Amino acid sequence: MYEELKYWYLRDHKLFRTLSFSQIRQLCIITGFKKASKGEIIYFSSSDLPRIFLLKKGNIKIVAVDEDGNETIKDIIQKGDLFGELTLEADHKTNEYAKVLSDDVVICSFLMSDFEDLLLRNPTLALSYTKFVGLKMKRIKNSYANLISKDAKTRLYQFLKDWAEQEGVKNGNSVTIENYLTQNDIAQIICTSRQTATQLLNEMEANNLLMYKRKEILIADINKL
Amino acid sequence: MYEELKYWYLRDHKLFRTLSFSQIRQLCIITGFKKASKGEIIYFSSSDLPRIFLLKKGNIKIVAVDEDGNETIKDIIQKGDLFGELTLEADHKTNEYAKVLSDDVVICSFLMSDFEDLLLRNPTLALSYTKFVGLKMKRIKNSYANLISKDAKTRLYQFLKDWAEQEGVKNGNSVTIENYLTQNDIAQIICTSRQTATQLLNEMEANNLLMYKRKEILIADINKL
DNA sequence: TCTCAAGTGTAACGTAGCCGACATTTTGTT
DNA sequence: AACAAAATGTCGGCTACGTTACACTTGAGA
Repeated sequence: MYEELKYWYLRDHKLFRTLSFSQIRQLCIITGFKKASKGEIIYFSSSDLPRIFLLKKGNIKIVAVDEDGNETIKDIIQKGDLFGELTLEADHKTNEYAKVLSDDVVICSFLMSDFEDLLLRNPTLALSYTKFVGLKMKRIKNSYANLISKDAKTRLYQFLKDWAEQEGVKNGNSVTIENYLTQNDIAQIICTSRQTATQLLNEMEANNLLMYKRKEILIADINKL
Repeated sequence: MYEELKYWYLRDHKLFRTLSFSQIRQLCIITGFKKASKGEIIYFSSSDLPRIFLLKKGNIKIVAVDEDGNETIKDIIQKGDLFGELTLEADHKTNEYAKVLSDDVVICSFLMSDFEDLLLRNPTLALSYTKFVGLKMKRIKNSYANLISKDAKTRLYQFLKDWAEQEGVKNGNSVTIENYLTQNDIAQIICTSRQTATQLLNEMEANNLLMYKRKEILIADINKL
């Protein structure tokens, strides 16, 4: 891959806007790239050095497996998102992997230690990064708060609203979302059983609130959710 | 309050160990202090400039009130913890207050903007702070993960284990915890009703797993939880 | 010492939503 | 076109837990 392309891959992330060309080059030198396609599973091999990843294209989900073998969706990563050990603290206990949801993805990565060096030499970047992590924390807190105190229906509504806001294409009050999730995925995200999710989605469809299709979701009126 | 005391108040927090005397002095100049006693409610007045707080003594709980007037315990802050807008991002939407749980508390605070300046001039501190926030995020994630996927009993067990680990006084396998929470508080933390919490605690007492008293909790064998 | 509010104990009842057990539809693969 | 695998649809029983309701206990303040 051309150095220049690598440069732009980082450059257009808002976090790195403040960096000079040479600083990004330094990151680029140690950058790894990976392409993968739908269904593929990517392990953050713990044997490898800890890395921070940047999803350039597509969507992936982070799945955690607990001691009983239960799979939980930890996070849905979208184009442009950073993921991995954002806390800058390696953690070998958790057993996590990423699964590709969209047709194909491009992931680039850099070593945590190199990133740390960069932060040390760049206080402004360090500050932005801290705020960035903080923002992520706030989002997590909010979504969990929803999960806990509301019932399944409210959680689904909230999830759809959030999703529509983040990725939906508006057309007046109606919104179209590209659907790369299965009903099972959605169920896991809002922490309910697949059956309940199916039921609720059908109920919404019966009430003309939306149209659920495998490839897209059409919300008739986002304000009615 | 003597300048020197202020200095030590910050100095003995692990986050500030790397700072020089003069750097801490700079923080100290803008530091506010507050003492409060049991039951008192402290508002993070949003009219005021955004601050970061450091709890020097005692315990407090952070309570959020939603639009329906429901109160949720957001966090339990213990001696030595930082709290407030750790994300360095002011947020006026949420309606939160702190309630003092222990007999008396000492809180000191500094302005977020001053702290930011300090971070900019201190890359090492910025990095530690980022890791600190990251750690907090990880803890939150874990506790929420527990809340969601496990039943009330497991949640209570986990909560007691965590609490014992953080604050308990070990004596062989038995642990004594100073109990500054009511059963209602505990119920709110583990997200269940007061009645269910009471029932579970009594059940545990019947099984000789612990002794619940208003002032302390005695866990017979921490490994059996 | 008395009083009252806060904290704790206990029971009956209703229900959201999990789970198992299917049938049906859609998609990708040969 | 044919098949298997994945995704979706539907139902009924079961249960953990919230809710309502009330009695008892404790401790702080008058």
